Amino acid sequence: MATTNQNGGNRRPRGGRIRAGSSRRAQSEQTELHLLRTATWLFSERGFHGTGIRDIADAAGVAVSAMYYYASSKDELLEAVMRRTLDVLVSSGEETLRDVADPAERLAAVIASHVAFHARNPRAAKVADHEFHALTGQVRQDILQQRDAYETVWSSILSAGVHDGTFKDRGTVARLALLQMTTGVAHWYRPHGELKIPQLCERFAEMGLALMGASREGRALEACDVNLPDTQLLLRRAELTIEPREKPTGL
Amino acid sequence: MATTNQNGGNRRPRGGRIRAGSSRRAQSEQTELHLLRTATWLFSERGFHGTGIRDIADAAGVAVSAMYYYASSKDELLEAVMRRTLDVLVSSGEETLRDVADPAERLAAVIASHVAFHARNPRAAKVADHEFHALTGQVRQDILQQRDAYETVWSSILSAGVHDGTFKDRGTVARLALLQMTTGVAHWYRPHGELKIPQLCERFAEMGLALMGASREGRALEACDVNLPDTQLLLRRAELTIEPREKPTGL
DNA sequence: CTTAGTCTATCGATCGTTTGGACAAATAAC
DNA sequence: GTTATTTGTCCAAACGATCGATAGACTAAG
Repeated sequence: MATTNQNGGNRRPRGGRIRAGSSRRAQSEQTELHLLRTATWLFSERGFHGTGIRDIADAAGVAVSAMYYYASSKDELLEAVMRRTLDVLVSSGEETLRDVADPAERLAAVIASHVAFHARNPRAAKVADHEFHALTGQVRQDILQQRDAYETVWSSILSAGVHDGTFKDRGTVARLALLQMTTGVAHWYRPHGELKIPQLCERFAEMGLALMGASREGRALEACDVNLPDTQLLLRRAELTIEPREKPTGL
Repeated sequence: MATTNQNGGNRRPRGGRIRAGSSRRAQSEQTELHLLRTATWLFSERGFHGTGIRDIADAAGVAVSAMYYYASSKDELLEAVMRRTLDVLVSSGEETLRDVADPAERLAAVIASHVAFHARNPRAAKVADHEFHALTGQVRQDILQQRDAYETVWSSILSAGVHDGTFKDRGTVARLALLQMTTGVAHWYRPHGELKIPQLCERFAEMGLALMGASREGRALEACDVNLPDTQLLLRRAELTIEPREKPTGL
C-alpha cells in the first residue's frame, strides 16, 4: 500500500522503453499513447472523478510527474481522450455518408457507422458518453458543439426521410431514441458475445429502419432492401489509437 | 470560498425546521428526505465521485456531521438513492403488467411504465443508471441482481412475443436496444419540451412495437391498436419521494 | 554539452469521517 | 403546572488520508 509507488522492482529501468522504438521521438509518442490508453481504460471503468492520477501513473508503469510532461493537468487528459474519440466518430460518419443519397440508406449507414464505432471502441466511447459532465469552460463548449453538429446530421437524415415519405414522422424523440440505443452498444457489447460486429450493424440498421417505419412504395423496408456500407471499411475508419485493447499491465 | 461553511448567516437557526412539522419524528423524516433529494440532485449533476459531502451538506443547508446522523457513510447515501429508485421502478412495472396478457400489450405497457418513470424521476433515474460503478461489495451484488431481475421481465415479454409470432426474432440485442432507448429518456427529457409524458409514453410504445416488428394476423401493430395503461395510474405508481423536484436552495 | 524525458520527494488543498458537545423537544418527577 | 432529566437532532472543529500538482535532481539520446 505504498502511496508513492507500488510496483517497485517491477518498473522498467530509468529511461526504459515500453516497446523498442527507433528514435527518442517515436518512443515519446508511444509513451503518450500508452498513457492515454491507460487513462481511457480507467476513466471508463471508474469514471473521471473516481480515477486518481496515481492510479493512471501506476497502471501505466510511470511516475506521476511523467504524466505531467504530456498533459499539463488531469482535465487535459480527459479532454484529449474526448477530442480524439469524437473526432474519429464524426469523421468516420461523414465519410460513410459521403456518397449515399437515399434517406433509408443514409439512416442505415449512419447507424452502422455509429454501432461499429461503439462496438470497436467501447471504452473510449463510454468515456465520451459518460464524462461530459466533468468538462468545464471552453473545452466543454467545444465538445458540446461537436456533439450537437453530429446529432444534427442524424436529424437531417430523419427529416429528409420524413419529408419524402420514407419514414413516419416520430418527432424529435426519434433521433434521441436512435442515438441512445446505438450509443448504448458501448455499454454492453463484448467481442465474444452473440453477434460479431457486422451482424450487429445489420441488426441495428434493421431495428432503426423498423423504428422509423421505413417503407418504399407501400412496402416496409428491411435491412436487406438497402445497401449497407461495407463493414470492413467502417471498422477501418473507426480505428481509434487511444482505445485500450487490453487491460493495463500494471493493474 | 470558506472551506467549512459558506452560507453563514443564511442558515436557519439551531433546531430550526425546514418545514413546520408536527412531531420531532416527522421533522426528522423531512430532513432525511431533504438530504436524499439534495444528494440525488448533486449525484445526477456531478456524479458520485464528483460530489463531496460538503457539497451535499452545504446545498441542503445543514452541517456535514448532520448527514452522518442519517447515513453512516457517503456510500450509504448512494445506496439509499439507488435502492429506493430501483424499488419503485420495479414495483411500478410489476403492478402495471399484473393483468396484461397479450405480448404486444405487455411490451407497450412495460415501455410506457419505464418511460413514465424516467421522465418523471430523471435525476434519480440518472443516478441509478450512471453510478452503478461506484457501488462495491454486497450492495453492488444486490443492486445488480435487482436490475437483472427487471431485465428478465423484458426478456420474457420479448421471447413470448417472438414465440407466438407477434414479434420478429431480433435476438438478445433487441432487449438491450429497447432498454437503452427508454432509459435514455432520463437524460434528455424536460417537462416543458415537445411532448408531455402521456404522449411520450405513447410515442415510445409505438417505436418499441415497430422496432420489434409487432404484427397481428399479418397487419402491423400500431400503438393505437393495443391498450395502453392509463398514464395517470403510471405516474401515481412512479411517484418517487427522493426525486428532487427543484434545485437545492443552497446552491 | 544540451535537452528531452523520467525520477523521487514534497507541497497545500480537499477528501470522507469522527469527536465532543449544544440545545430543544419529549418525558418524568414533583 | 412547574421543574428536572433524558433523548433526539444538529453543529463547529479537527483528524489522517488522499487529492492534483510542482520542484529539482538525474539519465541518456542527440
